[in-house]
Amino acid sequence: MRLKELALHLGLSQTTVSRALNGYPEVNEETRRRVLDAARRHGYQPNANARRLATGRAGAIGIVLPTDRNMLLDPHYMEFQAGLGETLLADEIDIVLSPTRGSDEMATYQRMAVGSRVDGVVLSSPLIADDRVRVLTELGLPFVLHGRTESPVPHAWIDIDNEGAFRHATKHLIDLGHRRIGLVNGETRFTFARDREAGFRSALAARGIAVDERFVASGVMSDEIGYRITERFLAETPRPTALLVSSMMMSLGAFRAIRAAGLELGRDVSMIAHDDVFPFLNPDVMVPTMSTTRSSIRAAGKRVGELLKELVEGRAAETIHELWPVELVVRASTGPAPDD
Amino acid sequence: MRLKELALHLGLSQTTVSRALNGYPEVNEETRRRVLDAARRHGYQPNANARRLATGRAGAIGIVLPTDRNMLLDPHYMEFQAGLGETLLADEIDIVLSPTRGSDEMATYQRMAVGSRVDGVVLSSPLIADDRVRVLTELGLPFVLHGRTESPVPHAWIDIDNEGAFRHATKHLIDLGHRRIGLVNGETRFTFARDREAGFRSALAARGIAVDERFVASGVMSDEIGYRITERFLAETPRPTALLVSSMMMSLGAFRAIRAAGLELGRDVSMIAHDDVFPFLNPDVMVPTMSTTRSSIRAAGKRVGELLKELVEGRAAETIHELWPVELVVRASTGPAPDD
DNA sequence: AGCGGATTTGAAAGCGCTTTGAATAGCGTC
DNA sequence: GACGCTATTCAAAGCGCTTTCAAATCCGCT
Repeated sequence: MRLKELALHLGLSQTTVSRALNGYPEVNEETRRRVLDAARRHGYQPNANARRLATGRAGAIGIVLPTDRNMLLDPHYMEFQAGLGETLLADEIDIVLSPTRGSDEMATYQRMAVGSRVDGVVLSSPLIADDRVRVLTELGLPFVLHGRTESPVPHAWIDIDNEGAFRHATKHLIDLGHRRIGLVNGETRFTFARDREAGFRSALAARGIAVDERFVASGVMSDEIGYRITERFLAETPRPTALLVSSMMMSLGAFRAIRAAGLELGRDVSMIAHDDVFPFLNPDVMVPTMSTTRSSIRAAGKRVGELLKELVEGRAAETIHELWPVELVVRASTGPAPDD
Repeated sequence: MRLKELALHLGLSQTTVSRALNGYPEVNEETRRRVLDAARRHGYQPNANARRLATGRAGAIGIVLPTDRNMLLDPHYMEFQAGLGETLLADEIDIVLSPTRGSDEMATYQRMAVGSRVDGVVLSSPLIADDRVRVLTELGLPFVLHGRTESPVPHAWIDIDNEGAFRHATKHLIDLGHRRIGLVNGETRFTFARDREAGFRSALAARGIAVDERFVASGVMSDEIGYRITERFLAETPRPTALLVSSMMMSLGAFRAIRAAGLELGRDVSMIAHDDVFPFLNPDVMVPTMSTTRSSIRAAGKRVGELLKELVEGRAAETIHELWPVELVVRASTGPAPDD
């Protein structure tokens, strides 16, 4: 059923029907009711592409998915997408995915922008120096950065307070008597990892504790790397009595390494992991339950969707800066430092 | 830059330019070269929506993402998407994501179909009785099912041989002397879980071993559930000496439970897990390395993309049935059954 | 009765591309 | 020199919607 047929059927012009359907005020209420009713009865659904062409808006936002940058292929994306959808779906805005091999990434943005396939894009997992901000700004394609990067160009971003989170977590461990604390971090080219390390160091410095560089390591946030780094930490003498871990996935590996070393989590070694809140990785049901710095990545996705919508509708990018606090949830994986 | 301007610039008609760009044969080679050249120099990119409207094809395929059906939010989707992109991107076909709350799922398909937002969709994680096949067929929206379901309606599908995989794995354990084998399965409403259980049972039956129903369990494929089920299995007397596990994520939990019970993986308890090949969960680097039934979900995504393209271009759905064999990779988590 | 203003409705012109049907040019034949 | 082909090119008509601009209708008042 096309708009034309529907109009004919109702004995109205396309104009009026279109207006009635799109909620314009200059339509008689009685008429609008008839139109909406007929539309529903006939299962009328406007042709998305015709509308897009006519309005000049794509009614879609894009996500570029780097299929080779390992780190990005993890579950974070999925949760984020789910959150994004919560906002956008209500407005019939599509999410367009563009899986891309690393080097083509910029070309993909270009294609999206110029071909007006999307009205805006989401940028995830920014590097400390991330060129995408500049490129997208030049392309004139609106975007919201999920995370932060160093760029002279004003742009919209929303991030969690990674530094504060790890500062608090470290402080908490110090308060429990820990002095040798290890950091099992994500790759340091990402801003979030750098910020977490900064929080970690500043908490130690505030208490006058020197950082033992043997206990600072980073890598892909996988079970495997978590295992390897922790294994190495624990082989040192004296070993760290507490660990800060950048992801739940890594914490699983860290936990295995702790057990493999014959140690007990929460007694011999304490651990606080960052939790992005995945439905399949629940710190509350782990044994022992895991202390975490928590911030829902799905909630972030939802908010990014909202902001992106406002941005596309004209809100100035430089007015969009949100820094979300991160909650420290103490559970059973942290305890007082053992006696030396 | 619009087509019109480009044409004007070249002193040609839109018709000719369009044809040159789209590779139609009735264009002078010299002309085509000039056109392509100018297009590149000016960074011409056709307006996707105008083209879609004119051709009547959406140039996009859809994925409906149920944001509440827990199981589906896991990393599987991401890998699958990456694979899908490998095929589709080359043809400038977009992937449209529609995150949806469970009950609206059918409405979402309807919207996609009637509004011609997509030319076809991917159906993932089918239930044993999955109504989507019928609905989509009635809507006339082409689709490829990744997995299988019981439906009288002929349709395109591609699946891995879950039954064969678990039959072989079970057989392998029996050959190693195991007699009490546990099955830690995914939710049984999904076809793949049912098929795996069928393979498990048939292997045992073939050797005249009775299935101990206490050692058959299923649930969401998470670390947590893997832990719980395994914990329960190991509390029985006598306990199982081997486990078949439906996902690597579950196997992490199972492994924790084994250690928690003071047992050693690969000696006291053997384990074979199904591996969908995630970049962040590598059985080769686990300690001990994990025996698996392996089938890359990314490869499947890639193939689904190809098939979907063929389908949209007119290939008959009932000619598309692929059943992929699954490889059994024996590593260190499996060993001979311990003496009772 | 006539007028200004508000309320509703419509005709038609795009949006930027593809595609049909027709026109033009070039060339070998008879 | 006219004819029949083939090779190229083009004008114009859509694709299905939104939106501008104009027209029609209705009311309350003077």
